[in-house]
Order: sequence, then C-alpha cells, then structure tokens
Amino acid sequence: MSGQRKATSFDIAHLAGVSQPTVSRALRGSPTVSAATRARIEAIAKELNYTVDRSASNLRSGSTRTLALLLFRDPTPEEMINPFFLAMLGSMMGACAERGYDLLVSFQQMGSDWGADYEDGHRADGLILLGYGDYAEYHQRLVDMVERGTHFVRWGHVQPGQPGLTIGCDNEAGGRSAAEHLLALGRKRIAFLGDATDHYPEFRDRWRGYAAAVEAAGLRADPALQVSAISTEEDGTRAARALLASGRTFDAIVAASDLIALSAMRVLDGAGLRVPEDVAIVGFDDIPAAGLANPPLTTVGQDAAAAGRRLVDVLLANIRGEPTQNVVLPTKLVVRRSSGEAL
Amino acid sequence: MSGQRKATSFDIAHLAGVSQPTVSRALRGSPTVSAATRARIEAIAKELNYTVDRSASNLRSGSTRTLALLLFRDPTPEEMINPFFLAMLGSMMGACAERGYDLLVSFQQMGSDWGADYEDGHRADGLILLGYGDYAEYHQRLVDMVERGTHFVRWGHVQPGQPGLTIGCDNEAGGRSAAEHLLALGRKRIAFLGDATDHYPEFRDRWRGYAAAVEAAGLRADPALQVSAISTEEDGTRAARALLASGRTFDAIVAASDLIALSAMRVLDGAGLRVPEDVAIVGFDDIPAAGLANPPLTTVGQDAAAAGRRLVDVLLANIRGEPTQNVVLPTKLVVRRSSGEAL
DNA sequence: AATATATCCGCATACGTATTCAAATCGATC
DNA sequence: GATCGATTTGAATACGTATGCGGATATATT
Repeated sequence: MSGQRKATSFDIAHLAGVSQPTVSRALRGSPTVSAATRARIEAIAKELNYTVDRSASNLRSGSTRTLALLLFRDPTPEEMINPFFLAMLGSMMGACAERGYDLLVSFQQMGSDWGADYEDGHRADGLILLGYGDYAEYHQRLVDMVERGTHFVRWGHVQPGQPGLTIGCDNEAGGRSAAEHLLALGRKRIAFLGDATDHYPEFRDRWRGYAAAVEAAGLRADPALQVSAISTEEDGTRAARALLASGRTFDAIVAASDLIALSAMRVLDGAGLRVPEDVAIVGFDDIPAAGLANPPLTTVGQDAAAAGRRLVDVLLANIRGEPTQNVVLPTKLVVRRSSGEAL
Repeated sequence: MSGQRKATSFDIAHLAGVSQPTVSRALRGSPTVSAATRARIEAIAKELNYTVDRSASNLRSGSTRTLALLLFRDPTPEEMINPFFLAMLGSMMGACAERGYDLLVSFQQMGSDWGADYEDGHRADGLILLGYGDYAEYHQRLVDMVERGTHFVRWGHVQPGQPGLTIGCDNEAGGRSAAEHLLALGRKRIAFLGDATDHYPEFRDRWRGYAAAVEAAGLRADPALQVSAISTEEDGTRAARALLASGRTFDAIVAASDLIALSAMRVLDGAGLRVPEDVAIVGFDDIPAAGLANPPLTTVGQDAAAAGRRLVDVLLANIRGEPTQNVVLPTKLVVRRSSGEAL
C-alpha cells in the first residue's frame, strides 16, 4: 500500500521503550548506547524496514553524503559524451558507493552559474568537475569557488598555481611514449593530429611530448606534419584528409585522441593505405572502441578506473579537511596491432 | 570565505521587510504574492546568491525532485558498462535537467536490498532500473516495490503482466529487420550469435525475429547456425570461433549485440574471411564503436536518446499519478558497410 | 557508607522550508 | 459611510533527525 506511512525514529523509540535521540544514536553507532539497547533498536528498525530520512538527516547535520559530478559540454546534452569520461564515471560510482556517498550527475552549460546551486543548495558536499574545453573560460569561476570555500576537484591539465584541486594524467609523457614507440619500430616521419595550442592544454602537452621524442631521436618535428584537430570524429576525418592532401609523406601518426585516430584509420583505408604496413597509428585514451577496432588500435591509455577513484578520494579528503594536492597520473602505452611490428 | 553563513529565507525576509513565508511563496511562484513584493524579494535573493536549501525543502514538502538511476551489474562496478546504457544516461541527464530534477546514479549488486534505501530514505522520488540480466532474479522484488507504492520504471523486455512499468525496444522486429536486410542482399545461410533462451528475453526475441524472417523467406532457421553468447567481447569471440570450428558454411551473421558483432568481425578477419565480401554482419545496439569500426558495422539501432527521455517522462508521469503504461520503442536499421552490397 | 567516576539515556532544541489558517488591507458597491 | 469580496500578508507549526547538556543509574574508590 502506498498509504503505509513511513516508519520514523519515533516509531522505533516507542516500540523499544526508549527516546528518539537514543534511536538516532544507536543507529549511527554512537558508543554511548549500551550494546543491549542497540541490539534491540536495530532489530526493530530492521523489522519496520526503517531507513533514515536523508532530508531530515541532511538538514540537521549539514552534510549530504552526496557528491555532484558536473559534466561540461559545449553543445547540447543529447550529444555523445566522451567515452573516456564514461569509463571514469563507472569507477567514480564504485568509489562513492564504497564510501557510503551518493553521486549526483549533471550536465552543465559552460555559461550558467553552475556550482553555486549544488553546494549552496546543500545538494552535495563537494563537486567533481569534468570536461574538456578552454580552461580560461572558467578560471574566474574556480577562483570564486575557492574563495567561497566550496570543495571541488577538477579533471584536466595540471599546472602549478591553478585554483583548487586538479587531477590529470601526464600528457607530455604520454605523447612522448607514443612517439618513442613508433620511433623504436623504425618510423621516421611521424605526423601529429591534434590541436597544439594553449586552448587545449592536454593536447598541447601531448604534442610537446611527441615533439621532444622526435627531436631526441635526431629527427625534426616538422610543423607541416602537425594538423590541428579536436576530439570528434568529424574533425579527425577532416584533419586526416588535410594531411593526405598536403602531399607530405609520412609513415606514422600520433593522434591526440582515439576518436581522431579511429577516424584517421578510416580515411587512410579509404585512400588505399594500409594500417600498420603503410602508416602506423597510435591513439590516446584507450576508449572501448580502440580495442574493438580492426586492426585494434595501439594507444596511450589513461587508467580511467584509477582516475575516477582518485578524484573521489581526493575530494573526500578535502572535504574532511585533510591536506590535499594535485595529482598527475601516469599513462600506459597499450600496444595493439595498429602500430605494427618493427620494420 | 568559507565562514560566510549561507543566506536563508529569513535573511531575505528581514531585508525585504516581509515574513519568511512570503519569501518562500514569492520564490516558488505562488500567485498570492503581489508583483511588487515578488520583484523586491527576487532582487534581494539574487543579491545574496540565495539558493533554496534542498534538504529543508525536501523535508518539508516530502518531494526530493530527484530520480535515482540504479545500474545493475553482476560483477564489480569497476567493469565497463554497456555502452548503450551510457548513451541513454546522457539523454536521461538532459531530460532530468530540463524538468528540474536531479539524477542520482548508483551501482547495485543484484543481491542487495536496493530500492528501499532510495525511496524510503527520501533520497529520490522515483527509480529507474537499468541492467541486462535474468529477469526472474528480481521479479519478486519488483512485486514488493509495486505493493509498497514505489515509483519506478524498468528498461528491458516488455511483457504483459509484469509488475511495474517497463520500457524497451521491439527486439523481435529488430531481429527481423536485420535478417531481412541480409536476405534482401542475397545471403542464404545466416548465422545467429546470441543466447536465445528465456534467461535473456531481449536476445531471445531478437532471435525469434531473425528466425521468423529466415523462414518467411522459405529458408530454414538452422539450429546449428545459432551459437549462444552474452554481450561481452570474450563471449562474442568464443562464439564466433565455435561457429567457425563447427565447419558449417555461412555467408552472414546476425549478432545479438554490437559487442558480439565486433568481436566476431575480428575473429573472421583473423581466419582470413573478408567482411562483408565473404561474411556480411549485422549487429544490434548501434554503440559508438560500431560506427568507428572498419568496416563500419551495420546494426539495428536502438534510439538511446529517445529511450532515456522516455524513461524519465514515464516515471515522472507515474509520480504525478497520471496513468502510465509500458512502452515499446521501434528499432531502426543503420546500414553501414559490414553488410555489404547486394550480391 | 559516602563520595567520585563512568556509563547510559532523556529533555529540549535547532536545522530551513512550506503550508494552513486567520488577519489585515484595499477598493468597490449599495 | 458601512459592508462585502478580493487580494495580500503574517503567525504558528510540522517535517524527522542529530546533538549539547544535564540527570539518572550503576560501578569503583576512599
């Protein structure tokens, strides 16, 4: 029956012959309740299918035991989310569940006054900010949040002096490992597909690592072999076509993301070039589709599970008032067939 | 400063020279507040960055304006979630946001006493249940929830007489369209990869549609061409190998999911069979990786965006007490290259 | 036996909002 | 100019929990 009034701590108190506060203490594990009383209360609570009313509990205690995940996406929410974020989402949910926290997920438009509503409205104890994009756009907002004492962690490019906490992967090392891998396989003219400007710091760092590796090998990081692209299928396709159209020769590609890499693979295939025989390719992210591609894509993996877990852990530590700091996670080269055998 | 006490409706009332209830009414849009008063209150609220305390609001009103998404997954949360679910997640978030609802996301172990905690604990007004799996496992739980008056919607196999509300796609029609497409292209011996037992009603219906189409074409739905598989890469690989090992000839495959189809494509490629020339393949789900594959995978698309939106809408209607009923969504064949040209 | 101590529990109250009910103000009508 | 209806506001209160503080009981100490 939907008419069944929900059991309250008063109901339990009445049945157990104690006061309501004692019920509250017993169920929260306070040591000032005798074992016998606690057992009795717990039995009755179970019997009545009692659950603490979160609204009341939150109101009184001031803590929501909820974290909010804010996903930033320029266009409409309908669009596909970056697969890597989705993998992180899984581990964040797991981490939250283990720690007794709920996870509130929400899309945010870049422009709206996100954040305030969540923490000020007592909907969450802390925020996890996720989303590629121009960092400058919301820098000021982050400063405001820090000043207001809002607890938050950001996934992205880690840079000293940034407001708040940031966790990200070592993009430069990742880009370097991709290029080194191809160089070790004997490739000499390695193209880079991805925006290398400050607008996309992650991509820029991947490019820097790539360039460093190429030059460390005594080769030249030819600017003509770098084509700008953001992480969409369309842009990857466009960039790969532009690279082909340029007439420059190349025997390998480092792509700034798997989406770009997979799009490029299709373009190459359409142009009659074989992967990896004619062109070896390494992507970045290790999204699920990378392993499912044909040939499977060699890629620089970011450990999404570790990242998600770390975001939650650092945020919770910050909420508890413990000292916290930025984290740079290592990347790991996942070698599959798209990079080929040594020449 | 984190010491800044949060503004309350009393603060606004004080500054506006009205009582707290008037503030509450004004901000909620009650018609009994004069326009002048409302304007004054709204201005002050904006000035103070006031946001309604959700805990207090929830406690008083009994409604949380939050929906909980419960994801069921047999093994650990760390594992990759079905990509199709993740696409749905995006549209659910969008739909919730548009309607002013929050979305709470949570993994659930099949065995635990999920559900109760969310609605009884006043954490959510309604539940969205998502997850492939054996329906019988939690049938009784659904019955309990209906009796308790819990509002929920399930994504899955729609069958008359089921407890609660279910939304799903027309799996049988989808399976039929896949087979018909291949038959129209001249394929004669079409294998089916996927569990066809009652344990996976969705897969079973896809198989039924496939079988119906094959027989309608005057051919025989050869049981030897059906290999059981659930939707994982490993199982798809295993099933495809088993099919090859059986020695049966076949010129096409209908896979019960894209994950199975993509795994099978790799197995075929490894065996020297060309897709689509030697074997045409059609998958099911239209996950992102399908379009990124090489060749791109022809598949029976479920409109994840429409599905997510529908789940939210039906659930909210149910919560409002409006009459609601199960929904069967159409599927749409997405023709790409893996099914090839007509022979 | 009286006091000190530890253990356990109840009283009172606060958290911030939403809603019921009655009161106050106003203009209009006769 | 008094009465009525409409409009707008305030007073009081409830939602269910958590916690500071004091009181009671049982145990240990002198």
